Amino acid sequence: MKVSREQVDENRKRILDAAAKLFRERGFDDVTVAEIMKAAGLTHGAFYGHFKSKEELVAQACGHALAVASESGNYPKDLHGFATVYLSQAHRDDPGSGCVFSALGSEAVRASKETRDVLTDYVRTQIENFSKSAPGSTTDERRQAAVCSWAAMIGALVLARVVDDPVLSDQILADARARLGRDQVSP
Amino acid sequence: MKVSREQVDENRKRILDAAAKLFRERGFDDVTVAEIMKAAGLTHGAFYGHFKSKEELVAQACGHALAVASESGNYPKDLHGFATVYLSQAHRDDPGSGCVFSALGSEAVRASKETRDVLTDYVRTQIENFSKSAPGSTTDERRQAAVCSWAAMIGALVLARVVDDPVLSDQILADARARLGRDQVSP
DNA sequence: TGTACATCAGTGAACGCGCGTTCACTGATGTAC
DNA sequence: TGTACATCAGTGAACGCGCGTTCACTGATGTAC
Repeated sequence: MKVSREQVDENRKRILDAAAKLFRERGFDDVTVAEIMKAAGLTHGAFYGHFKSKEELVAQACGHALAVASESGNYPKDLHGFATVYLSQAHRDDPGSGCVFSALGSEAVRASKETRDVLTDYVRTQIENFSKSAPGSTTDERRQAAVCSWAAMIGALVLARVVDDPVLSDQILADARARLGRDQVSP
Repeated sequence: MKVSREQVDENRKRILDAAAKLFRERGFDDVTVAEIMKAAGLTHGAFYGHFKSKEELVAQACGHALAVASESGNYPKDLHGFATVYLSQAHRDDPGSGCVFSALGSEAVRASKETRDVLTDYVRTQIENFSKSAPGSTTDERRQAAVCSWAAMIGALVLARVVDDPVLSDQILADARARLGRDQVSP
């Protein structure tokens, strides 16, 4: 049955929310269209009224996840504060509402142009943002520090999640926080 | 038809070689058993004489890829030398024979216990190795530096591969090399 | 404002395809004498 | 060393399942009067 225009917009948002969460939790391929629609409170047939294909949803869900994260205010803007939140056990244990790059990075490499475009724009913005609070006396030095710090966060979270041993996983996070977070010793 | 024992061993090795390469290039899910067997010069039916399931192959192919990389001698043992090779354009453009963590990290998080066990052992070994050449006056400081540097390499390679714009991608690699590689300015 | 009807978002059965996996068969290998 | 036969790695057709996608239908919405 037909639904109101406001309901259409809300349904679309719920599909994107569900997709963004499920994709980050389980990867693009393992999550089915039917599963996403069910999580959004709809049936799978309604999907193609909102999106051209699953591939299009992937691109839009990534954009949605990045936008929500930016607007949430959950992360401090400065590099050290950001790192402290990013490298927390809470973030490691909840990929569904966390960083897209650590949750989906190696899969996104092979995603559509549209998906990679969305991610590329975000990478550019994020490097610029981090460069503002990164250490260094020249623009180049600050950008290098920003890239390295952000890359280290992403890599450390991937390692902490892959690793099977909780002690080692915790240690990886703690080691990364010691150098990148607020509780750091040397810059 | 039956083949000689040496041929069986060689066939198994060829399956592992093909799987290790294809998985890193295209991910665990996108690569089919039939495709791997074809790349190994066999038909898909022979697969289950060598492995119990595709999942078992995933674990063994990861172990194989890591073992081949360790034995190859392509990477210097010290952190700065390693980083210079790791963060090269050649590595970025050839995931099939490159680092398992940057190519498959975010998928491996959801892989079987066997796969994660294999990767966990490697993570432990690699952190120990890098700690030897990492800067710092205490064991903890050296380990923290090792974890951060390795994580930064993995994250930077993922970002460089995800990014759609070749100029930005090259810049990410160069920025990471500037801080982590042999051509570095400050430690 | 109230009524009649065209619109169209959502439903759920159905489709076709490709995947992982199985299995009867083949024929070269390797062993027993 | 040579021969006869049991073994078993590989072949390729077939299976069943689940996926992305389609489509005829439904019925609430929103518009025209």
